Amino acid sequence: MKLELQIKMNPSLYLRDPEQSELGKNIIKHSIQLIHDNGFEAFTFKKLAESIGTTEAGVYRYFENKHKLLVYIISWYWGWIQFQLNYQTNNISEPTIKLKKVITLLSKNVEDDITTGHVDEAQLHQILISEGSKAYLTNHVGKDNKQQFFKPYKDLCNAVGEIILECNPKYKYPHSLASTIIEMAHLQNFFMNHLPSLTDFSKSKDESEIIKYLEELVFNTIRV
Amino acid sequence: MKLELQIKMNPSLYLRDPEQSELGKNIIKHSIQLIHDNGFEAFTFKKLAESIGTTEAGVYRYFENKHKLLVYIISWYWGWIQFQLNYQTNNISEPTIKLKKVITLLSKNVEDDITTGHVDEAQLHQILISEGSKAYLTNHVGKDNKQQFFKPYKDLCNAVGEIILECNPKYKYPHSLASTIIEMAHLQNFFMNHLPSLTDFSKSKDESEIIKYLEELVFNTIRV
DNA sequence: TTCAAATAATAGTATTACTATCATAAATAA
DNA sequence: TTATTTATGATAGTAATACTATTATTTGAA
Repeated sequence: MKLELQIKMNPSLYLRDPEQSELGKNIIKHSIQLIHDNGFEAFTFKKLAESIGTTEAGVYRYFENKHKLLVYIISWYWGWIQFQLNYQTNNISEPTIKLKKVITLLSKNVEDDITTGHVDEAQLHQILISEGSKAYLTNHVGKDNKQQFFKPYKDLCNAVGEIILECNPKYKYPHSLASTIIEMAHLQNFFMNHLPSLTDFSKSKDESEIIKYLEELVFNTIRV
Repeated sequence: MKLELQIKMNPSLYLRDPEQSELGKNIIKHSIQLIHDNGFEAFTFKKLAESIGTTEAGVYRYFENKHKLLVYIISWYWGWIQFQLNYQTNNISEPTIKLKKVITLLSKNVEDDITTGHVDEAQLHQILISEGSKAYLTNHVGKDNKQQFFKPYKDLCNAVGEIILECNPKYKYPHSLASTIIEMAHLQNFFMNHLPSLTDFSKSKDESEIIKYLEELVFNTIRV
């Protein structure tokens, strides 16, 4: 028996569940590939359809528009990260060790996880770095939020906030610090690779430097 | 004699200098208004032209495309912030006071500055919060960077990094911390207003809470 | 075997992101 | 002053994007 990790997705994100058919899985797979290779702006349903070998109309039966598709794959990623977090911090009692695990999990470039057939997590991680914030930096963020599009992200942020409070129950900004860690793990990675003078990691191009920076930032501010 | 603040812009950003004509100034003014009101995605040169009372072709004579126009107004903003920083920290010898001023300058909602006729800085600040990162989160960030499109942002980041080093010459990540401050001043503001559960400021909707959070973060990590 | 659901094939529309052309008005130089 | 450059206005046109609609064909479950 083959174990497959299934991540439960918000049904408002799709018209037809892409997990339930070959075409659907191909849509996810090729979307990740294309967005990774050319960026979200250059990504169109027409190109996607061509890459899969179906028609534009075929894609539109699964997703209303490309923004919802982006939110879908991003939500999937956060769900997957949440699973990794639970898995990796399970049985660890020392909260500071947990928090370090979290920082590493969020900062480190990911390897493809074979338990999820049609999703390449390494590419997805790169997409999150470059396109992640475009999920919510829109004019319709309020509407999207009401439909719970950002729940996986918020859940993760809450989970990280909980760990921060375990480290220091008196710390006043656990959620803001959690969202800072999550966002900066990605943004400092982007800067390191594309605008290195905005960081102090220029030479190494190594995520371990980002991890050190974030650990120092976090543990000094919560004072443990 | 009326004093007018002029910010020197990178000529690669435009085809014709918008500061040199009424139409040009109107393009800047109405762009800020429209992007502020409807977001960058919904912003088109056609709508802009209609709002000004000119034609699409008229706008294209000034800017090659809407991305360059966005980078233009964002660069203008960073230039203006740099001026404000120099002005406000001039004659302050104590670096920690300087750094606090910087955090406040970046976090606080801005008032319109009357010395710049056609630019509404308050709206521009809001644009930076929602659209700022879209200037560089593109597939062509490398090309844009080579053309120095992000120089004002980098200069600011350097200046903030310098102040951080004045506070603690041994601190290892002045640039990363500077870019973290700049980005988080905006992002925590966005979260506070649109995704409040990602922050700890939900009730107040007051930037002074963000300032406190950032000050604690920064001064604990540089240990002064 | 039949019937519903999914998909493929094709067409069509409104909008976007441009480029090109030509006429006219305003500024400037000879 | 006239001649000439330069900016703007008016209009057209194109390729691509972001969809919607229709019909035919295939697949698969009862």
